[in-house]
Amino acid sequence: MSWTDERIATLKKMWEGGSTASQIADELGGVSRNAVIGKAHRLGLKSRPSPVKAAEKKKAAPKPKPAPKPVAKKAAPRPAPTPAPAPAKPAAKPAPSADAAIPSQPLPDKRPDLPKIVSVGPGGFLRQGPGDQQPPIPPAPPRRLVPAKPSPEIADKTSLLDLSDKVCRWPMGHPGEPDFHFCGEAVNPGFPYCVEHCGRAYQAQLPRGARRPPPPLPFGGPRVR
DNA sequence: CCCTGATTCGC
DNA sequence: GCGAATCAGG
Repeated sequence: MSWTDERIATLKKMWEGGSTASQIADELGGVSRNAVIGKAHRLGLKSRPSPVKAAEKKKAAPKPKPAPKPVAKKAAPRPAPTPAPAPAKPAAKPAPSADAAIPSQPLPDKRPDLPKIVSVGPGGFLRQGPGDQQPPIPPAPPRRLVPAKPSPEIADKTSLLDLSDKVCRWPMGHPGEPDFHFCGEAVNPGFPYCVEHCGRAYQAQLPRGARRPPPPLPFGGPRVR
C-alpha cells in the first residue's frame, strides 16, 4: 500500500479529528498502526493527547517572564481582553439561619467535552439505509474549516473534506485516483445521496432471472482486505 | 494483559 | 520515505 493523496487526506482528517492510530489504520486498511503513526509524524502531525507523553514532567523550564512583547504599544491600554475569572467564592455566604439549609445539588460537573467521533466509512462516505439513519450522525463534527485546498485540479470537485449531510456522497471515480471526488449534488432529503444516486443505491429486489446488469457499487466493489 | 502514541533504525 | 520493533505510560 502506498500513501496516496486520498489516504493521506483521510489520515490527516481522522488524526486531527481525534481518532486513534489504530482506528485510522483499520479504516485505511493495508497499513499497521505503526505505519499510521510513522506517517503522521512524517507529515508533521503530532502529539495530541498521547497517554505516554501526558506524563511529561516539567523539568528546569524556567519561564517566569513570558513577556516578549515586541509591539510597543502606545497609550492604548487594552480593556482587559481576558477577564472572566471563575467566580471564586463570594467571601461570605450568608447561611440562612441554622435550619432550612437547602442542600445545593453537588452537580457532578459533567462536561460534554467528549472527543470528536470521526466515523468515516470505507472510502470516506457514510453508509446508511433509508430506514435507519437518523440521530447518530447529526453531531456534525464542529470541524473547523481551514484553508486546506491543496489540489487546484479538484478545486471545484467535492472532496472528502467537503462532505456534509447536505451533499450527495456518491463517490465518483476511485479512491487513489487524482480526480477522485464525490457527487456533491444536493441530497435527496433523508438520504445520503442525491436523487439520481439514490436510484442507484436503493434498487428494488427483482425476481430471480429478471436481474439487470450489475449495478455499479461505490468504488467498484467492496474492499478486499 | 490490554490499550495508547513516540522513537528508533534497517530497509 | 516506509514501517516493524521497540519503548514507555495508562
